[in-house]
Amino acid sequence: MSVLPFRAGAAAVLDANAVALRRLASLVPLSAEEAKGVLALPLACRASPVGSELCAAGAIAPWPRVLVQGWACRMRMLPDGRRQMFDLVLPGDLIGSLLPPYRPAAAASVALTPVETANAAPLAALLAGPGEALPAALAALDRQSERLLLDQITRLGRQTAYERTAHLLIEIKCRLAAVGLACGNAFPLPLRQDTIADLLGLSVVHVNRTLQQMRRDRVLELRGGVAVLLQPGRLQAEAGFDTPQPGPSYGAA
Amino acid sequence: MSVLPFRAGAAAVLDANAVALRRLASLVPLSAEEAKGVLALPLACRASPVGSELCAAGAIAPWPRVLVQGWACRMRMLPDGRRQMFDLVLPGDLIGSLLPPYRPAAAASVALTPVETANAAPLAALLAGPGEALPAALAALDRQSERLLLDQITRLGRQTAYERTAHLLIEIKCRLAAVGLACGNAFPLPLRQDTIADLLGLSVVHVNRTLQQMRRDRVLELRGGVAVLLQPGRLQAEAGFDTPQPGPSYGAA
DNA sequence: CGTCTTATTGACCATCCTCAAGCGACGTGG
DNA sequence: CCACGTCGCTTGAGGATGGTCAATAAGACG
Repeated sequence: MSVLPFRAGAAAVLDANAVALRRLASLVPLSAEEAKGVLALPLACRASPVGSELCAAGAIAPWPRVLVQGWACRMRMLPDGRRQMFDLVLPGDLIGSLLPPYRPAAAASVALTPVETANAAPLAALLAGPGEALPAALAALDRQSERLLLDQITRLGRQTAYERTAHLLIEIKCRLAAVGLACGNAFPLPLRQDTIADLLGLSVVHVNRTLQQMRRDRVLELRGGVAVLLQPGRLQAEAGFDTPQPGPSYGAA
Repeated sequence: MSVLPFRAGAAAVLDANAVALRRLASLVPLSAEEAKGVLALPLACRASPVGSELCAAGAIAPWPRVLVQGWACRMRMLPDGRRQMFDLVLPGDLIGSLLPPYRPAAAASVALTPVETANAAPLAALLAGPGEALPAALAALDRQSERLLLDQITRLGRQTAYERTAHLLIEIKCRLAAVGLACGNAFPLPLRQDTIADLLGLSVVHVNRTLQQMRRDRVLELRGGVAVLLQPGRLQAEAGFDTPQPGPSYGAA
């Protein structure tokens, strides 16, 4: 449990079809037919360096793309230089909606590591084919991305630094596990501390101190771009990580 | 400018068709044909009291609804009783998506005042008719609601209490103005301070102090459920309220 | 080895929270 | 008609969380 099962830079490598398939199948079970269809798609990959803008805010992408490798995020700059990240884009996630109407992007998508993206248009074509699991998976994808935004709001609005950090780490673990990029409780975490700060609405210094505290608490091991959650249950409890509760009565005057 | 142009409880009353039409037309100009279609829809209204849950988290609404009168919000409770509100639902806004797939609600929708909602299914039927402005308006509605979530994240993550409050007030003014419920810089604000606190991720006490500060700064008048922005330009500048900027290079290792 | 970037730490300070009490408006029952 | 309770707003005092500034360590890389 304390041996890091990844070597930095030696992360698993999946091709575009495998990533897309895993992502979709993690939401809705696909028929063998549909799975084969996804694996047969001609997905053309393109590499982009760290820091490149995969999609500008307000831009309408010519076609939808899937992130195949590397990490990205959606973010916004404030006029005075403050930065806020809205969510992470992990392998298997879409950049832009798969189907028309193609809406202008509400935020810029930026590569946090070197990334590879594939044109997802062939996947859209597959939706017209037989089987209903694929459309359902697409709908679930949309739904999950909204849920992640709401989770982010909850973190920023009502959680302490420690809780926010724990919640984010668990979220990342779960999302990576869904596409087979986590190994038990260990997973790659190629983020700088200042990036985590911009995600969590904290300062770099405080992120650093929070991570130190987690190490002292023996709930987290973090070295060389690889994170290991040592006591996932405890961390999950502290993060209040669970499904949203139905809201009780709540009024105003 | 300092005379309150509303009397509390005497807010403008619009019927369901007028609200729906104004909301849609505020996003995309509708043809006379389409406008007439919207006004002719048979929209059945239903009243719900303060605090009632218009839509439970995880529930799939049997049909889509439009908020016709009153205010609501989407919110979540944390296991320990902390509360976070995600966004406001104002007259003309949808509760649930208009078109299939009907996804389970990502958060509970709760009435903040007595509300009236109308079954929006007839509106969906209208989409199949002639004219293309209506579908475009619906897409814009979706897009705007995502933008509001991102604005909320930015407020919570990177703005001070004063900035958050200013930003929220301006957002509300703009949204109400779009459906004709604001009068210049004056608009109804039927929210308790603890509700504003749960929206902005602050404590009630601090919301109170922030509002006091705004009054002292002569940028806000707030009495009897009516708000007046006295220096909208100044407030807007302080809130950093503007369209998202394209994000510059941003990396990680 | 020198340089650049990223992580870490200390010291000090600001923002915001919590607790607690007081106030004013309103509605209710004696 | 007035005492009383309730609800929402307001204010003070003290404290905790997290921010800023600045210096140092630790890697990564040519």
